[in-house]
Amino acid sequence: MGKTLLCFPLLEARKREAMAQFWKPGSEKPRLLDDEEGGVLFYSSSGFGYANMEKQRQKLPVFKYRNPILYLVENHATTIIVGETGSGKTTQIPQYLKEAGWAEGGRVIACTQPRRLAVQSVASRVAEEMGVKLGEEVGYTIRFEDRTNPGVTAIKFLTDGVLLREMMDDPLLTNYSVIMVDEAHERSLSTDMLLGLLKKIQRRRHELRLVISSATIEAKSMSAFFDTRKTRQGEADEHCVPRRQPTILSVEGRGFNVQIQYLEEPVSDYLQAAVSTVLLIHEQEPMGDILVFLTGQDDIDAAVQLLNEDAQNRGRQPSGLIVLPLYSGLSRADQDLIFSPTPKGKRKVVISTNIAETSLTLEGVVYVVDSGFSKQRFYNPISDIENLIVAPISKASARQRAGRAGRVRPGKCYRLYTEEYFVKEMHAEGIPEMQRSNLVSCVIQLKSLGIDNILGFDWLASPAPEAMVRALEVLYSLGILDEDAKLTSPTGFQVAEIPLEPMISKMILSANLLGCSEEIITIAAVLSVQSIWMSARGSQKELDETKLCFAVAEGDHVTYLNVYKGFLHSGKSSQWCHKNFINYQAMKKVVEIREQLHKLLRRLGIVLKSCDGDTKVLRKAITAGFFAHACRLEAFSHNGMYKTLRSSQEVYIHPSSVLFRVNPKWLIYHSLVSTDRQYMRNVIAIDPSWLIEAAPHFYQLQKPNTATY
DNA sequence: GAGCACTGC
Repeated sequence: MGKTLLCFPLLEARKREAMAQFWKPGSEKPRLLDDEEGGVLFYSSSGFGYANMEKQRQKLPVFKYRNPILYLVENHATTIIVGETGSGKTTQIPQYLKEAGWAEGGRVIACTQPRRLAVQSVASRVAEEMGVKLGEEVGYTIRFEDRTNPGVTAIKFLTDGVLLREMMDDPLLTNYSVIMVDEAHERSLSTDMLLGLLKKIQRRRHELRLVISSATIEAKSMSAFFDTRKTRQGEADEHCVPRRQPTILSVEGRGFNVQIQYLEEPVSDYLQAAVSTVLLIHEQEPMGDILVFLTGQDDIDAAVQLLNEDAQNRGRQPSGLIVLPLYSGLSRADQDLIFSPTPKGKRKVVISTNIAETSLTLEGVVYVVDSGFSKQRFYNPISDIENLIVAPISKASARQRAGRAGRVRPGKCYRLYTEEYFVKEMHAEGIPEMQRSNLVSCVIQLKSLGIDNILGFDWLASPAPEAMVRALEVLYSLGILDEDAKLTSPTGFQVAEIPLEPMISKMILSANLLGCSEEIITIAAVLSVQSIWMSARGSQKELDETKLCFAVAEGDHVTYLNVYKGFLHSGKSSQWCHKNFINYQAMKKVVEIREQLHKLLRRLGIVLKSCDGDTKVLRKAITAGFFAHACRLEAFSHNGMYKTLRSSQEVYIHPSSVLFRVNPKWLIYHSLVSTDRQYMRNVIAIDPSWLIEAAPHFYQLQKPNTATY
């Protein structure tokens, strides 16, 4: 790879003037970061261009491009944009591309975002800037909401997950002339899958242009990944545009400078260090809000308490601090407190999880305190268990966190670790989600797109072979894949169509055969949201008592049916939810998912049928999907210890379950939560004979009433 | 008798 190239040594003033003229967002300057061929971005009296030094510059048609991005996109199959926050890349580039004619002839410019909220807000911003009605020329699609007008929409924003789903109907994405993937550096599961598939599509569709937007740190690996010159060598169209070697363009942002402060000595207790740092900032620094990054609810609640105690100890003198916690488990109303303006003379301190790193943006933050840790999910393919572990963040995350201090004016970031640690020990990038997740959903999606050799798939980062093998095993045992690891018909193909965990999808299909699909899709929807109970630490007793009104002896799944019935009966009332310690937002989502499933099943030719309160068939349907999650109460166990049938893992019923302390002999759980113990969340009592009925290939009868693996 | 970083279809 070549060195970083900058603009021609032009007079600074002329350069700035030119930038201002041709680069709409005003203060930002495009700058070519790297190019192996020695191309440079240059300026002439008629505009910016891009040229190859080796060739005669005059012969290149650079002068017709008034914007370097257009030149790059037209002439490269893949353009990688490295843009700082506030550079306008997300909103400007789609508009440039449309102006340049990339959306003509019924073609559409697709722009993906990893999050629904981002899709909505970017789409409405662009529609506003272009002076058009949202949903017409500029539209968006997210789950449960499609605001596009086919034939009219020229720029379409969507989540990367939706684009993946669209590929199931149109594997080459023929509607789109340009696909822009934003925030690719976050390396989410769906982004990684999408990038691998897009590279494959490019091989078939030479006219397709990709624009990948990423943080600087990932640009080189992205570029190397999309560099297809080697694989295409010797082919007849070698001389044709576009070039298969990606180009990288860096766009400077409008963020303010953030001064970084390190600790001189490492600390052992980052919680205490965070609290002291907040107090220090408050004493010594000018006004401006503080954002503190900690790892989870426990840490955050503890820090909030320490800061409030400190304020009380000061006695009469008011501390002037408004301390607010922030994590996704908070109710909507509590989360919204964060956005209330800070009263004059006060200083807001928001103590947050990673949610404030990417998902929520707080205006007015001038100081960031970074603990250097976050909770991360790790998957162990051997035990098939996902764990949440407090782990050090990457340099990329640390930069992202620091950047949150420079949105309104120059800020400061206090890192609760040493500079030496940052430079020498901190990893440049985090581990991609692909390498720390359960892969069943991923495998099934690729299979449905006709990717048979999944281990040989062109990954940006290859997943662990053990995880892949485990996923294939699970899908085989569910009857979703056959011996040749191909999707079975119809089960496999139907499961791939249903946008839920494959085990839940299998449960739904089995319910169809057992005649209880009406009830099962409600259960499926509830299992697909976080938790329908309100997290009420202070009023735990009341919550438990209320829960008893809905609870049934069969277990949590059947209990959820009662909650759902009550919710419908109340007219989907938020007051009813509040009164019953039920999360209103979660219930709304349950209703949406249920509706989506209803529609989808109709498309698959499945008619909903009710079992009219026969919970036995209901539990049999659950068993058909989750037979691998069966466990048995240990004989003579006094503390409610269970062992899983598959691997004799020690597990316990989670205290939030309605079967806690009931301890039926045989159970099926939906998922495990690992802390000091493995807790089973969402459990249901079963009869062991159902296991053999549902999965004779998985369980064999050893002696009466005892199944064994 | 105790605990859930964050997304997404």
